[in-house]
Amino acid sequence: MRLIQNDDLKRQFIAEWGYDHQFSFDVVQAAQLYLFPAKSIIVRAPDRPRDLLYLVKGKTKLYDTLANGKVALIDFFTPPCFIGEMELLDPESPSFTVQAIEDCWCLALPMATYREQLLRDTTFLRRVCQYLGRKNTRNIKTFSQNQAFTLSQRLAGFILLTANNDVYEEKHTQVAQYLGVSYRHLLYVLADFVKQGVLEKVGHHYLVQRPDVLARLAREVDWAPTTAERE
Amino acid sequence: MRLIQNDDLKRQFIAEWGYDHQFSFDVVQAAQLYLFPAKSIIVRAPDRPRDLLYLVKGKTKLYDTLANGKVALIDFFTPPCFIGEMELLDPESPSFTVQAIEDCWCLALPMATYREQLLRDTTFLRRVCQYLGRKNTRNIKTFSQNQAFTLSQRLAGFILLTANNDVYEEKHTQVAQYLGVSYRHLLYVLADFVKQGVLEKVGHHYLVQRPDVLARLAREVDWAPTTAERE
DNA sequence: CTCCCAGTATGAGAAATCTCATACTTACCT
DNA sequence: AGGTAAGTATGAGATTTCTCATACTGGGAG
Repeated sequence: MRLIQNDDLKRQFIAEWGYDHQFSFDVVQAAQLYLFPAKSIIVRAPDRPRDLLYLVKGKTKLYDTLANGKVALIDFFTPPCFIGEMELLDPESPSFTVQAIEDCWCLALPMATYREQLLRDTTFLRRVCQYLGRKNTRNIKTFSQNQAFTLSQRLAGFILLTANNDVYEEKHTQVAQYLGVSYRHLLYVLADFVKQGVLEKVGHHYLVQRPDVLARLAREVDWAPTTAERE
Repeated sequence: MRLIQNDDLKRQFIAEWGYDHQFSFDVVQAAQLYLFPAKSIIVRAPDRPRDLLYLVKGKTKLYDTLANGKVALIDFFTPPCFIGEMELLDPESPSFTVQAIEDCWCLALPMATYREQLLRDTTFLRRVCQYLGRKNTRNIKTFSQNQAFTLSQRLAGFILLTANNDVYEEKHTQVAQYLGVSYRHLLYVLADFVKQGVLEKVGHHYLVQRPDVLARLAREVDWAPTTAERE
Protein backbone atom coordinates (compact mmCIF):
# COMPACT_ATOMS: atom_id res chain seq x y z
CA MET A 1 0.00 0.00 0.00
CA ARG A 2 1.39 3.35 -1.00
CA LEU A 3 0.16 6.83 -0.18
CA ILE A 4 -0.07 8.79 -3.42
CA GLN A 5 0.46 12.47 -2.86
CA ASN A 6 -0.83 13.71 -6.14
CA ASP A 7 -3.64 16.18 -5.64
CA ASP A 8 -4.49 16.37 -9.30
CA LEU A 9 -4.97 12.64 -9.58
CA LYS A 10 -6.96 12.62 -6.34
CA ARG A 11 -9.25 15.37 -7.57
CA GLN A 12 -9.71 13.58 -10.84
CA PHE A 13 -10.82 10.38 -9.14
CA ILE A 14 -13.12 12.30 -6.81
CA ALA A 15 -14.78 14.00 -9.75
CA GLU A 16 -14.93 10.84 -11.82
CA TRP A 17 -17.09 9.01 -9.28
CA GLY A 18 -18.75 11.84 -7.43
CA TYR A 19 -17.03 10.90 -4.19
CA ASP A 20 -17.71 14.28 -2.65
CA HIS A 21 -21.45 13.80 -3.13
CA GLN A 22 -21.43 10.83 -0.79
CA PHE A 23 -20.87 13.06 2.22
CA SER A 24 -22.27 16.24 3.62
CA PHE A 25 -18.89 17.58 4.72
CA ASP A 26 -15.82 18.43 2.72
CA VAL A 27 -13.89 15.23 2.14
CA VAL A 28 -11.71 16.53 -0.63
CA GLN A 29 -9.12 17.61 1.93
CA ALA A 30 -9.72 14.78 4.35
CA ALA A 31 -9.38 11.88 1.97
CA GLN A 32 -6.07 10.31 1.11
CA LEU A 33 -5.33 8.49 -2.10
CA TYR A 34 -3.73 5.07 -1.78
CA LEU A 35 -2.42 2.60 -4.30
CA PHE A 36 -2.70 -1.08 -3.46
CA PRO A 37 -0.53 -3.11 -5.84
CA ALA A 38 -1.96 -6.16 -7.58
CA LYS A 39 -2.42 -9.14 -5.22
CA SER A 40 -1.81 -7.10 -2.09
CA ILE A 41 -4.21 -7.42 0.82
CA ILE A 42 -6.41 -4.35 1.29
CA VAL A 43 -8.19 -5.50 4.43
CA ARG A 44 -7.14 -8.58 6.37
CA ALA A 45 -9.76 -10.36 8.50
CA PRO A 46 -10.25 -10.52 11.38
CA ASP A 47 -8.65 -7.10 11.76
CA ARG A 48 -11.05 -4.20 11.43
CA PRO A 49 -10.15 -1.91 8.55
CA ARG A 50 -8.37 1.25 9.61
CA ASP A 51 -9.99 3.43 6.94
CA LEU A 52 -13.28 3.72 5.17
CA LEU A 53 -12.19 3.08 1.61
CA TYR A 54 -13.76 3.96 -1.70
CA LEU A 55 -12.46 2.00 -4.66
CA VAL A 56 -11.96 4.28 -7.64
CA LYS A 57 -9.85 2.11 -9.91
CA GLY A 58 -9.00 -1.58 -10.08
CA LYS A 59 -10.73 -4.84 -9.23
CA THR A 60 -10.83 -6.60 -5.87
CA LYS A 61 -12.08 -9.85 -4.45
CA LEU A 62 -13.54 -10.62 -1.06
CA TYR A 63 -12.77 -13.76 0.94
CA ASP A 64 -14.20 -15.35 4.01
CA THR A 65 -12.09 -17.48 6.31
CA LEU A 66 -14.18 -20.41 7.47
CA ALA A 67 -14.11 -21.95 10.91
CA ASN A 68 -12.01 -24.82 9.59
CA GLY A 69 -9.40 -22.40 8.31
CA LYS A 70 -10.39 -22.81 4.68
CA VAL A 71 -10.79 -19.75 2.53
CA ALA A 72 -13.96 -19.15 0.54
CA LEU A 73 -14.38 -16.68 -2.28
CA ILE A 74 -17.41 -14.52 -1.64
CA ASP A 75 -17.70 -11.58 -3.98
CA PHE A 76 -15.97 -9.13 -6.32
CA PHE A 77 -15.89 -5.36 -6.42
CA THR A 78 -15.29 -2.81 -9.13
CA PRO A 79 -15.37 1.00 -8.92
CA PRO A 80 -17.05 2.88 -7.56
CA CYS A 81 -17.60 1.06 -4.32
CA PHE A 82 -17.20 1.35 -0.58
CA ILE A 83 -14.91 -1.00 1.32
CA GLY A 84 -15.20 -1.26 5.07
CA GLU A 85 -18.59 0.43 5.31
CA MET A 86 -20.15 -2.53 7.10
CA GLU A 87 -17.40 -2.64 9.67
CA LEU A 88 -17.95 1.06 10.27
CA LEU A 89 -21.71 0.82 10.59
CA ASP A 90 -22.23 -2.54 12.17
CA PRO A 91 -19.99 -3.35 15.10
CA GLU A 92 -21.33 -6.91 15.04
CA SER A 93 -20.53 -7.54 11.42
CA PRO A 94 -17.86 -10.08 10.72
CA SER A 95 -15.02 -8.68 8.73
CA PHE A 96 -13.70 -10.17 5.54
CA THR A 97 -10.46 -10.16 3.67
CA VAL A 98 -10.28 -7.97 0.60
CA GLN A 99 -7.51 -8.48 -1.93
CA ALA A 100 -6.51 -6.47 -4.97
CA ILE A 101 -6.81 -8.44 -8.21
CA GLU A 102 -5.01 -5.76 -10.17
CA ASP A 103 -3.51 -2.44 -9.04
CA CYS A 104 -6.20 -0.65 -7.04
CA TRP A 105 -6.60 3.00 -6.19
CA CYS A 106 -8.70 3.90 -3.16
CA LEU A 107 -9.77 7.10 -1.47
CA ALA A 108 -9.48 6.69 2.28
CA LEU A 109 -10.99 8.33 5.35
CA PRO A 110 -9.35 7.28 8.64
CA MET A 111 -12.06 5.86 10.87
CA ALA A 112 -10.31 6.93 14.01
CA THR A 113 -10.84 10.54 12.99
CA TYR A 114 -14.12 10.42 11.09
CA ARG A 115 -16.09 7.56 12.59
CA GLU A 116 -18.41 9.66 14.75
CA GLN A 117 -18.89 12.23 12.08
CA LEU A 118 -19.81 9.61 9.48
CA LEU A 119 -22.28 7.92 11.79
CA ARG A 120 -24.07 11.26 12.15
CA ASP A 121 -23.90 12.18 8.48
CA THR A 122 -27.34 11.51 7.03
CA THR A 123 -26.16 12.10 3.47
CA PHE A 124 -23.54 9.42 3.87
CA LEU A 125 -25.92 7.04 5.63
CA ARG A 126 -28.54 7.42 2.93
CA ARG A 127 -25.93 6.81 0.24
CA VAL A 128 -24.79 3.65 1.91
CA CYS A 129 -28.38 2.47 2.19
CA GLN A 130 -28.90 3.05 -1.51
CA TYR A 131 -25.64 1.38 -2.35
CA LEU A 132 -26.40 -1.67 -0.24
CA GLY A 133 -29.97 -1.93 -1.46
CA ARG A 134 -29.04 -1.80 -5.11
CA LYS A 135 -26.18 -4.18 -4.62
CA ASN A 136 -28.61 -6.57 -3.00
CA THR A 137 -31.21 -6.34 -5.71
CA ARG A 138 -28.64 -6.90 -8.36
CA ASN A 139 -26.96 -9.77 -6.58
CA ILE A 140 -30.21 -11.60 -6.18
CA LYS A 141 -31.16 -11.16 -9.81
CA THR A 142 -27.68 -12.06 -10.97
CA PHE A 143 -27.41 -15.15 -8.86
CA SER A 144 -30.78 -16.54 -9.74
CA GLN A 145 -30.27 -15.91 -13.43
CA ASN A 146 -26.74 -17.26 -13.51
CA GLN A 147 -27.82 -20.58 -12.12
CA ALA A 148 -29.33 -21.19 -15.53
CA PHE A 149 -26.03 -21.03 -17.39
CA THR A 150 -23.62 -23.81 -18.07
CA LEU A 151 -20.26 -23.94 -16.33
CA SER A 152 -18.28 -23.03 -19.42
CA GLN A 153 -20.30 -19.83 -19.73
CA ARG A 154 -19.98 -18.88 -16.10
CA LEU A 155 -16.33 -19.88 -15.95
CA ALA A 156 -15.60 -17.78 -19.03
CA GLY A 157 -16.97 -14.74 -17.24
CA PHE A 158 -15.15 -15.66 -14.07
CA ILE A 159 -11.81 -15.93 -15.83
CA LEU A 160 -12.23 -12.57 -17.50
CA LEU A 161 -13.15 -11.05 -14.15
CA THR A 162 -10.27 -12.52 -12.16
CA ALA A 163 -7.42 -12.63 -14.67
CA ASN A 164 -4.72 -10.01 -14.32
CA ASN A 165 -2.80 -9.20 -17.50
CA ASP A 166 -4.24 -12.30 -19.13
CA VAL A 167 -2.88 -14.50 -16.37
CA TYR A 168 -5.45 -16.67 -14.61
CA GLU A 169 -4.20 -18.25 -11.40
CA GLU A 170 -7.08 -18.80 -9.02
CA LYS A 171 -7.08 -21.90 -6.84
CA HIS A 172 -9.26 -24.57 -8.42
CA THR A 173 -10.66 -25.67 -5.09
CA GLN A 174 -11.89 -22.18 -4.23
CA VAL A 175 -13.28 -21.55 -7.66
CA ALA A 176 -15.18 -24.84 -7.71
CA GLN A 177 -16.76 -23.89 -4.41
CA TYR A 178 -17.57 -20.38 -5.54
CA LEU A 179 -19.12 -21.49 -8.80
CA GLY A 180 -20.97 -24.29 -7.06
CA VAL A 181 -19.57 -27.13 -9.14
CA SER A 182 -17.41 -30.12 -8.39
CA TYR A 183 -13.67 -29.83 -8.58
CA ARG A 184 -13.71 -32.60 -11.12
CA HIS A 185 -16.02 -30.83 -13.46
CA LEU A 186 -14.15 -27.57 -13.21
CA LEU A 187 -11.01 -29.35 -14.35
CA TYR A 188 -12.86 -30.91 -17.29
CA VAL A 189 -14.03 -27.55 -18.53
CA LEU A 190 -10.65 -25.95 -17.99
CA ALA A 191 -9.03 -28.80 -19.92
CA ASP A 192 -11.56 -28.22 -22.64
CA PHE A 193 -10.65 -24.53 -22.86
CA VAL A 194 -7.03 -25.57 -23.24
CA LYS A 195 -7.89 -28.07 -25.95
CA GLN A 196 -9.78 -25.39 -27.84
CA GLY A 197 -6.81 -23.06 -27.55
CA VAL A 198 -8.71 -20.52 -25.47
CA LEU A 199 -6.33 -20.95 -22.56
CA GLU A 200 -2.74 -22.07 -22.46
CA LYS A 201 -1.49 -23.89 -19.44
CA VAL A 202 1.86 -22.73 -18.11
CA GLY A 203 3.00 -24.48 -14.96
CA HIS A 204 0.27 -23.96 -12.39
CA HIS A 205 -1.49 -21.11 -14.07
CA TYR A 206 -3.14 -20.28 -17.35
CA LEU A 207 -2.65 -17.65 -20.02
CA VAL A 208 -5.75 -16.27 -21.67
CA GLN A 209 -5.13 -16.69 -25.39
CA ARG A 210 -8.58 -15.87 -26.73
CA PRO A 211 -10.35 -13.34 -24.52
CA ASP A 212 -12.74 -12.84 -27.42
CA VAL A 213 -13.94 -16.42 -27.21
CA LEU A 214 -14.37 -16.16 -23.45
CA ALA A 215 -16.26 -12.91 -23.85
CA ARG A 216 -18.58 -14.49 -26.37
CA LEU A 217 -19.28 -17.41 -24.06
CA ALA A 218 -19.87 -15.09 -21.14
CA ARG A 219 -21.90 -12.67 -23.22
CA GLU A 220 -25.23 -13.45 -21.66
CA VAL A 221 -23.91 -14.04 -18.18
CA ASP A 222 -24.45 -10.95 -16.07
CA TRP A 223 -21.61 -11.10 -13.60
CA ALA A 224 -22.27 -7.70 -12.20
CA PRO A 225 -19.51 -7.32 -9.66
CA THR A 226 -20.63 -4.97 -6.96
CA THR A 227 -20.41 -1.25 -7.57
CA ALA A 228 -21.96 1.80 -6.04
CA GLU A 229 -23.45 3.24 -9.25
CA ARG A 230 -22.49 6.83 -9.40
CA GLU A 231 -25.28 9.35 -9.26
CA MET B 1 -55.65 -5.19 4.56
CA ARG B 2 -57.23 -4.47 7.90
CA LEU B 3 -56.28 -1.94 10.55
CA ILE B 4 -56.08 -3.73 13.87
CA GLN B 5 -56.90 -1.45 16.74
CA ASN B 6 -55.57 -3.56 19.53
CA ASP B 7 -52.96 -1.71 21.53
CA ASP B 8 -51.98 -4.71 23.58
CA LEU B 9 -51.23 -6.79 20.53
CA LYS B 10 -49.38 -3.88 18.98
CA ARG B 11 -47.24 -3.39 22.06
CA GLN B 12 -46.52 -7.07 22.19
CA PHE B 13 -45.25 -7.13 18.60
CA ILE B 14 -43.18 -4.00 19.19
CA ALA B 15 -41.56 -5.57 22.20
CA GLU B 16 -41.09 -8.94 20.53
CA TRP B 17 -38.91 -7.53 17.76
CA GLY B 18 -37.52 -4.39 19.34
CA TYR B 19 -39.28 -2.18 16.82
CA ASP B 20 -38.89 0.89 18.97
CA HIS B 21 -35.12 0.48 18.97
CA GLN B 22 -35.01 1.01 15.22
CA PHE B 23 -35.84 4.70 15.60
CA SER B 24 -34.69 7.58 17.70
CA PHE B 25 -38.22 8.97 18.16
CA ASP B 26 -41.26 7.47 19.78
CA VAL B 27 -42.95 5.24 17.24
CA VAL B 28 -45.12 3.35 19.67
CA GLN B 29 -47.87 5.90 19.20
CA ALA B 30 -47.17 6.65 15.57
CA ALA B 31 -47.21 3.11 14.24
CA GLN B 32 -50.37 1.35 13.17
CA LEU B 33 -50.85 -2.40 13.19
CA TYR B 34 -52.20 -3.92 10.00
CA LEU B 35 -53.24 -7.43 9.09
CA PHE B 36 -52.73 -8.55 5.50
CA PRO B 37 -54.66 -11.76 4.84
CA ALA B 38 -52.93 -14.70 3.15
CA LYS B 39 -52.35 -14.11 -0.57
CA SER B 40 -53.24 -10.44 -0.43
CA ILE B 41 -50.92 -7.92 -2.06
CA ILE B 42 -48.99 -5.83 0.44
CA VAL B 43 -47.25 -3.55 -2.04
CA ARG B 44 -48.16 -3.49 -5.72
CA ALA B 45 -45.51 -2.34 -8.22
CA PRO B 46 -45.10 0.09 -9.78
CA ASP B 47 -46.98 2.02 -7.10
CA ARG B 48 -44.78 3.35 -4.34
CA PRO B 49 -45.72 1.95 -0.95
CA ARG B 50 -47.76 4.31 1.18
CA ASP B 51 -46.20 3.20 4.47
CA LEU B 52 -42.87 2.06 5.76
CA LEU B 53 -43.78 -1.41 6.95
CA TYR B 54 -42.13 -3.72 9.43
CA LEU B 55 -43.18 -7.35 9.18
CA VAL B 56 -43.73 -8.82 12.63
CA LYS B 57 -45.59 -12.00 11.81
CA GLY B 58 -46.15 -14.07 8.67
CA LYS B 59 -44.21 -14.83 5.50
CA THR B 60 -44.11 -12.79 2.30
CA LYS B 61 -42.70 -13.10 -1.17
CA LEU B 62 -41.33 -10.47 -3.49
CA TYR B 63 -41.93 -10.36 -7.23
CA ASP B 64 -40.51 -8.39 -10.08
CA THR B 65 -42.55 -7.62 -13.16
CA LEU B 66 -40.31 -7.93 -16.19
CA ALA B 67 -40.36 -5.70 -19.23
CA ASN B 68 -42.22 -8.38 -21.14
CA GLY B 69 -44.94 -8.49 -18.52
CA LYS B 70 -43.78 -11.77 -17.03
CA VAL B 71 -43.55 -12.09 -13.30
CA ALA B 72 -40.35 -13.29 -11.64
CA LEU B 73 -40.00 -14.48 -8.07
CA ILE B 74 -37.16 -12.62 -6.40
CA ASP B 75 -37.00 -13.17 -2.66
CA PHE B 76 -38.80 -14.10 0.55
CA PHE B 77 -39.15 -12.31 3.85
CA THR B 78 -39.83 -13.42 7.39
CA PRO B 79 -40.05 -11.32 10.57
CA PRO B 80 -38.56 -9.10 11.56
CA CYS B 81 -37.99 -7.17 8.40
CA PHE B 82 -38.57 -3.81 6.75
CA ILE B 83 -40.76 -3.53 3.67
CA GLY B 84 -40.60 -0.40 1.58
CA GLU B 85 -37.36 0.89 3.05
CA MET B 86 -35.66 1.07 -0.34
CA GLU B 87 -38.49 3.03 -1.84
CA LEU B 88 -38.22 5.43 1.07
CA LEU B 89 -34.47 5.84 0.87
CA ASP B 90 -33.79 5.59 -2.81
CA PRO B 91 -36.06 7.55 -5.07
CA GLU B 92 -34.48 5.83 -8.06
CA SER B 93 -35.08 2.33 -6.82
CA PRO B 94 -37.54 0.27 -8.77
CA SER B 95 -40.39 -0.94 -6.67
CA PHE B 96 -41.47 -4.53 -6.41
CA THR B 97 -44.62 -6.37 -5.59
CA VAL B 98 -44.84 -7.95 -2.16
CA GLN B 99 -47.46 -10.59 -1.45
CA ALA B 100 -48.48 -12.28 1.78
CA ILE B 101 -47.91 -16.04 1.71
CA GLU B 102 -49.83 -16.51 4.94
CA ASP B 103 -51.60 -13.97 7.16
CA CYS B 104 -49.12 -11.16 7.81
CA TRP B 105 -49.03 -8.56 10.56
CA CYS B 106 -47.12 -5.36 9.90
CA LEU B 107 -46.34 -2.23 11.85
CA ALA B 108 -46.76 0.79 9.59
CA LEU B 109 -45.47 4.35 9.55
CA PRO B 110 -47.16 6.54 6.92
CA MET B 111 -44.44 7.96 4.67
CA ALA B 112 -46.40 11.09 3.94
CA THR B 113 -46.05 12.04 7.59
CA TYR B 114 -42.72 10.55 8.58
CA ARG B 115 -40.61 10.56 5.45
CA GLU B 116 -38.53 13.62 6.26
CA GLN B 117 -38.12 12.64 9.84
CA LEU B 118 -36.94 9.15 8.94
CA LEU B 119 -34.44 10.46 6.41
CA ARG B 120 -32.91 12.57 9.19
CA ASP B 121 -32.98 9.85 11.82
CA THR B 122 -29.46 8.49 12.12
CA THR B 123 -30.55 5.65 14.36
CA PHE B 124 -32.99 4.47 11.74
CA LEU B 125 -30.52 4.95 8.90
CA ARG B 126 -27.82 3.00 10.69
CA ARG B 127 -30.27 0.18 11.40
CA VAL B 128 -31.25 -0.03 7.79
CA CYS B 129 -27.61 -0.12 6.77
CA GLN B 130 -26.98 -2.99 9.15
CA TYR B 131 -30.08 -4.78 8.00
CA LEU B 132 -29.19 -4.42 4.32
CA GLY B 133 -25.57 -5.36 4.87
CA ARG B 134 -26.37 -8.52 6.78
CA LYS B 135 -29.06 -9.48 4.35
CA ASN B 136 -26.54 -9.11 1.56
CA THR B 137 -23.86 -11.15 3.25
CA ARG B 138 -26.29 -13.90 3.98
CA ASN B 139 -27.81 -13.89 0.52
CA ILE B 140 -24.44 -14.24 -1.12
CA LYS B 141 -23.38 -17.07 1.12
CA THR B 142 -26.73 -18.77 0.77
CA PHE B 143 -26.85 -18.51 -2.97
CA SER B 144 -23.37 -19.72 -3.60
CA GLN B 145 -23.76 -22.61 -1.22
CA ASN B 146 -27.17 -23.61 -2.48
CA GLN B 147 -25.93 -24.00 -6.01
CA ALA B 148 -24.24 -27.12 -4.78
CA PHE B 149 -27.47 -28.88 -3.82
CA THR B 150 -29.66 -31.01 -5.96
CA LEU B 151 -33.07 -29.81 -7.06
CA SER B 152 -34.98 -32.17 -4.80
CA GLN B 153 -33.16 -30.71 -1.80
CA ARG B 154 -33.71 -27.12 -2.82
CA LEU B 155 -37.28 -27.74 -3.88
CA ALA B 156 -38.02 -29.39 -0.55
CA GLY B 157 -36.93 -26.25 1.23
CA PHE B 158 -38.80 -24.10 -1.22
CA ILE B 159 -42.05 -25.99 -0.70
CA LEU B 160 -41.78 -25.72 3.06
CA LEU B 161 -41.12 -22.00 2.71
CA THR B 162 -43.98 -21.23 0.34
CA ALA B 163 -46.69 -23.62 1.38
CA ASN B 164 -49.59 -22.23 3.39
CA ASN B 165 -51.41 -24.70 5.60
CA ASP B 166 -49.69 -27.54 3.80
CA VAL B 167 -51.01 -26.37 0.48
CA TYR B 168 -48.39 -25.74 -2.19
CA GLU B 169 -49.65 -23.85 -5.22
CA GLU B 170 -46.84 -21.86 -6.78
CA LYS B 171 -46.72 -21.50 -10.54
CA HIS B 172 -44.31 -24.03 -11.96
CA THR B 173 -42.98 -21.62 -14.55
CA GLN B 174 -42.02 -19.06 -11.92
CA VAL B 175 -40.52 -21.62 -9.61
CA ALA B 176 -38.42 -23.16 -12.35
CA GLN B 177 -37.04 -19.74 -13.14
CA TYR B 178 -36.42 -18.90 -9.49
CA LEU B 179 -34.66 -22.16 -8.76
CA GLY B 180 -32.71 -21.94 -12.00
CA VAL B 181 -33.83 -25.25 -13.47
CA SER B 182 -35.81 -26.23 -16.51
CA TYR B 183 -39.55 -26.50 -16.31
CA ARG B 184 -39.23 -30.07 -17.42
CA HIS B 185 -36.95 -31.06 -14.64
CA LEU B 186 -39.04 -29.35 -12.01
CA LEU B 187 -42.00 -31.45 -13.09
CA TYR B 188 -39.94 -34.62 -12.91
CA VAL B 189 -38.94 -33.95 -9.33
CA LEU B 190 -42.44 -32.92 -8.34
CA ALA B 191 -43.81 -36.13 -9.91
CA ASP B 192 -41.20 -38.01 -7.94
CA PHE B 193 -42.34 -36.42 -4.67
CA VAL B 194 -45.86 -37.51 -5.50
CA LYS B 195 -44.73 -41.05 -6.29
CA GLN B 196 -42.93 -41.19 -2.94
CA GLY B 197 -46.06 -39.99 -1.20
CA VAL B 198 -44.41 -36.81 0.04
CA LEU B 199 -46.87 -34.67 -1.88
CA GLU B 200 -50.39 -35.40 -3.03
CA LYS B 201 -51.65 -33.78 -6.17
CA VAL B 202 -55.12 -32.29 -5.95
CA GLY B 203 -56.26 -30.53 -9.08
CA HIS B 204 -53.69 -27.87 -9.82
CA HIS B 205 -52.07 -27.76 -6.46
CA TYR B 206 -50.33 -30.07 -4.03
CA LEU B 207 -50.87 -31.11 -0.45
CA VAL B 208 -47.81 -31.62 1.71
CA GLN B 209 -48.24 -35.09 3.17
CA ARG B 210 -44.81 -35.58 4.68
CA PRO B 211 -43.31 -32.31 5.84
CA ASP B 212 -40.83 -34.39 7.82
CA VAL B 213 -39.40 -35.91 4.65
CA LEU B 214 -39.15 -32.50 3.01
CA ALA B 215 -37.47 -31.10 6.09
CA ARG B 216 -34.95 -33.91 6.07
CA LEU B 217 -34.16 -33.31 2.42
CA ALA B 218 -33.85 -29.59 2.97
CA ARG B 219 -31.89 -30.05 6.16
CA GLU B 220 -28.57 -28.86 4.85
CA VAL B 221 -30.00 -26.23 2.54
CA ASP B 222 -29.74 -22.83 4.17
CA TRP B 223 -32.70 -20.99 2.71
CA ALA B 224 -32.39 -18.04 4.97
CA PRO B 225 -35.26 -15.84 3.92
CA THR B 226 -34.42 -12.26 4.64
CA THR B 227 -34.90 -10.93 8.15
CA ALA B 228 -33.64 -7.97 10.09
CA GLU B 229 -32.18 -9.95 13.00
CA ARG B 230 -33.38 -8.35 16.13
CA GLU B 231 -30.78 -6.77 18.34
C1' DC C 1 14.98 -36.39 5.96
C1' DT C 2 10.48 -38.29 6.15
C1' DC C 3 5.60 -37.89 6.88
C1' DC C 4 1.51 -35.91 5.83
C1' DC C 5 -1.69 -32.68 3.93
C1' DA C 6 -3.65 -29.75 0.51
C1' DG C 7 -3.92 -28.98 -3.97
C1' DT C 8 -3.59 -30.85 -8.46
C1' DA C 9 -4.72 -34.33 -12.00
C1' DT C 10 -7.27 -38.04 -14.62
C1' DG C 11 -10.50 -42.02 -15.61
C1' DA C 12 -15.00 -44.41 -15.53
C1' DG C 13 -19.61 -44.84 -14.65
C1' DA C 14 -23.76 -42.80 -12.64
C1' DA C 15 -26.90 -39.04 -11.71
C1' DA C 16 -28.95 -34.75 -12.53
C1' DT C 17 -30.50 -31.80 -15.72
C1' DC C 18 -31.44 -29.95 -20.38
C1' DT C 19 -33.51 -29.53 -25.09
C1' DC C 20 -36.86 -30.45 -28.14
C1' DA C 21 -41.17 -32.18 -29.63
C1' DT C 22 -45.85 -32.65 -28.79
C1' DA C 23 -50.53 -32.14 -26.55
C1' DC C 24 -54.13 -30.60 -23.65
C1' DT C 25 -56.50 -27.04 -20.97
C1' DT C 26 -57.95 -22.63 -19.44
C1' DA C 27 -58.60 -17.79 -19.89
C1' DC C 28 -59.25 -14.08 -22.59
C1' DC C 29 -59.95 -11.39 -26.71
C1' DT C 30 -62.86 -10.40 -30.87
C1' DA D 1 -67.47 -19.54 -32.18
C1' DG D 2 -62.61 -19.15 -33.40
C1' DG D 3 -57.91 -17.66 -32.18
C1' DT D 4 -54.19 -17.04 -29.34
C1' DA D 5 -51.22 -17.12 -25.30
C1' DA D 6 -49.77 -19.11 -20.94
C1' DG D 7 -49.61 -22.70 -18.09
C1' DT D 8 -49.61 -27.57 -17.57
C1' DA D 9 -48.10 -32.27 -18.86
C1' DT D 10 -45.18 -36.16 -20.69
C1' DG D 11 -41.66 -38.75 -23.58
C1' DA D 12 -37.00 -39.52 -25.66
C1' DG D 13 -32.42 -38.60 -26.20
C1' DA D 14 -28.47 -35.55 -25.41
C1' DT D 15 -25.47 -32.87 -22.14
C1' DT D 16 -23.84 -31.45 -18.04
C1' DT D 17 -22.31 -32.46 -13.83
C1' DC D 18 -21.36 -35.59 -9.90
C1' DT D 19 -19.16 -39.37 -7.17
C1' DC D 20 -15.68 -42.27 -6.33
C1' DA D 21 -11.24 -44.17 -6.97
C1' DT D 22 -6.59 -43.38 -7.72
C1' DA D 23 -2.03 -40.81 -8.15
C1' DC D 24 1.32 -37.30 -8.22
C1' DT D 25 3.32 -32.98 -6.31
C1' DG D 26 5.24 -29.37 -3.19
C1' DG D 27 5.70 -27.63 1.16
C1' DG D 28 5.40 -27.51 6.23
C1' DA D 29 6.05 -30.10 10.83
C1' DG D 30 8.72 -32.88 13.56
